[in-house]
Amino acid sequence: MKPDRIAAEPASYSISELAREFDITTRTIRFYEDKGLLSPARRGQTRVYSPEDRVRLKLILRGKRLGFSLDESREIIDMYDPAHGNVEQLQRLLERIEQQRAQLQQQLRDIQSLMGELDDAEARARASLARNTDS
Amino acid sequence: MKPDRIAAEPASYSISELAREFDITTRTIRFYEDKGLLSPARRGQTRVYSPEDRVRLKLILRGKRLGFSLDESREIIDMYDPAHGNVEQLQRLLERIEQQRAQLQQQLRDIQSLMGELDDAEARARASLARNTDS
DNA sequence: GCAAAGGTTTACGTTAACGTAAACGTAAAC
DNA sequence: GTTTACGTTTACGTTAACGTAAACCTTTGC
Repeated sequence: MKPDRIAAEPASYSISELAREFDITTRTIRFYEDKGLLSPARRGQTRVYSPEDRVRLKLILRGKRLGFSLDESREIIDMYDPAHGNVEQLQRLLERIEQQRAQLQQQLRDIQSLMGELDDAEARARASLARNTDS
Repeated sequence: MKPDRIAAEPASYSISELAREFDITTRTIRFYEDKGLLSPARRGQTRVYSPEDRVRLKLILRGKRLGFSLDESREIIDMYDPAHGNVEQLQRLLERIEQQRAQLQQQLRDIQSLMGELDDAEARARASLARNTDS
């Protein structure tokens, strides 16, 4: 028994559907394809995106939010993909993973301190507001 | 009694000292000045950077690591600076702070998930390595 | 006195990541 | 049958964040 009606997932997406969902332009999606980050199927001339394509796009945009370049995002996404062949490749992959982890930890620290400063700034702003508002 | 010899901080820095410390070029530092992010003193024609200037530079680079544009970084840095005058300004400041906080929280989530995926990727790589190495 | 080390301004070049627009195909809607 | 909506390719334009290079001071060591 296949479970049904559990938030059915579309089998494919058009380019404008994806553009709408992620609030980007179709130009952007085609640009990502041009850069080798996506390779949707074609129905005639028209691009047809699979759920996997959609996930890749999602990962690209997550990378963007973290300030990664498209090249970096592609590297990271390919890390999680199949087809890592020989031993040297795997060694290099492990190194890249370590680098990525270090960078993310740095970002984490940066976020922590920035959050703290935002707290301070908000407190000062509210204090200043109180002073200017009462009386 | 002023405590002395507790990691004495220089009273000023040259442009190349800062460039070396943060591993950027002098061109970059001048560029930031051009964009209004720094305004060092001058000794004759030569730029002289105070410890405060150095901190600002540090904040700019932290912003870069988080994928912020220079304009965004300037905004954030100015948030933590003095001179917020009237009530409307303060209101807008509080809004910006809230936006920033939301963005940082999104980045936090992104980092969490990416970290998890890195763990997976590493595990798979190590498993694959083990398979290819033994026998 | 002069070469080397650091500083300056001015200005053109470059790369990433798209925006914008033209010119065209196709399929559904009226 | 033609507007409307959506898709395509091709190509030139734009912005941010610097790189690179020329042409020029000024101080310091020899």
